[in-house]
Amino acid sequence: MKKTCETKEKLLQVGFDLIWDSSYGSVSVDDICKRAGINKGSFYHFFRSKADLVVEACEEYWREHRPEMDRMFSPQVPPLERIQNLCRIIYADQQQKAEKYGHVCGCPYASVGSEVATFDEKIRSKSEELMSSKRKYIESAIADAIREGSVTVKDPVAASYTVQSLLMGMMLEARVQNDLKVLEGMESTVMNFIGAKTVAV
Amino acid sequence: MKKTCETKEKLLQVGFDLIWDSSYGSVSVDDICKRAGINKGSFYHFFRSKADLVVEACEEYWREHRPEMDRMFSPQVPPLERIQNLCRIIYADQQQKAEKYGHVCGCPYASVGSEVATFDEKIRSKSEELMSSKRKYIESAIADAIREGSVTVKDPVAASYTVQSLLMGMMLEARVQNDLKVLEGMESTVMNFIGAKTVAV
DNA sequence: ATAAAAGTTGACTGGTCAGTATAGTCATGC
DNA sequence: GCATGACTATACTGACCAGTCAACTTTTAT
Repeated sequence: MKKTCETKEKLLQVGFDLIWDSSYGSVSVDDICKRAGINKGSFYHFFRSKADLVVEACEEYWREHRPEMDRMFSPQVPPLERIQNLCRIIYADQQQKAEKYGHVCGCPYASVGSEVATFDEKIRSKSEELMSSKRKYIESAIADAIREGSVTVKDPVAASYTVQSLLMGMMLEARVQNDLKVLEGMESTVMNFIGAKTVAV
Repeated sequence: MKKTCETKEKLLQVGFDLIWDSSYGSVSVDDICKRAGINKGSFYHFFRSKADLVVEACEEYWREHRPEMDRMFSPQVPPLERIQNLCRIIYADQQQKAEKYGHVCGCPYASVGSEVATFDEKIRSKSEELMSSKRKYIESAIADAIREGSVTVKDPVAASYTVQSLLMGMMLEARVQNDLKVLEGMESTVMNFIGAKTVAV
């Protein structure tokens, strides 16, 4: 018998990956179990429903990625560099995902959140919450950039919402076009939008 | 017996509406037929598959909305006004949809396109095609704005891609947050992004 | 008038869906 | 050694899925 966490975490990881790669509606609990090499009974031992798995899987994914975000957005790092690094890591992640699955996959929270937004409130609100968590990093970086005068934009909250929409929109377009090229201009587009005065290379 | 077009068009319209409101995966052919008051056999008389209906429904929706876009983006209209009007009509459409269905629904092509992008090539490419059609209006308006000097942006193609991503991203966020407020700043955000010098009111 | 074509009907198929039932296995504590 | 509770295995349920089929009705062309 494997340890509790191994089985559960395998389900979380496999479920998240499969749904990110295709969609919530097209991935069945059986698909997840088969791919994870775990029986259905175990699935329903750990999760009350497919939707519950998705909520937990999103939380788990965020938990794993938060340290990286915290490091990237450390006050130690110049604010504009934080945003540049975010753009670069988004591109690298998308590239890696695309190589692994043969498709550009876009933002997992946004894809599944948008898909089920109008009929699964638990997933919708989790998706909203995590997207908002990401936005706060951008907001604080822009606020710091404003204080050091390296940016022309005035309102960090409004600007962070716009930058977030821009990133989400570009990832959406990249997924629909199945083309990473869409994301190539991301860094300079964002920098240009916030009116970055000095762009470190 | 109803005329051919009535039954088929009813299926196209009902199918498009239902899927826009929820998702491709969560709406069944039976749902569409039941809502349209039409038998399943008739569905498969007109469409070879559910995916085929979606492709045709997107084309039909675009066909219906093209005249409005052509009017809005007429060379008769000052270029910045064209873009303003686009933002306003997007907001009005989203508001109307939200009132009718009780949810913010976002962009139909983007929602369904993103959902099935990685496993239904016909829908993905149609979605890409129609999003690209919309983008061309923006591109030509920005190009005209550049020529009349009412805008600081330099490259109409690049700018149109960014504006499109911004609009798509905002509609995605509005759908996930189920909140029209997200869309309120759309017009000024876009105007600000392209560096509009004179903003007509 | 008639026959072909176009459209309609609803029952049907076989498979898959989310979720359940139940019996069994294992680690641990006493 | 045995009781307990966490975990696993597998068969199962009933609903629903996309899609089929053949009989039927209406329109249209001749």
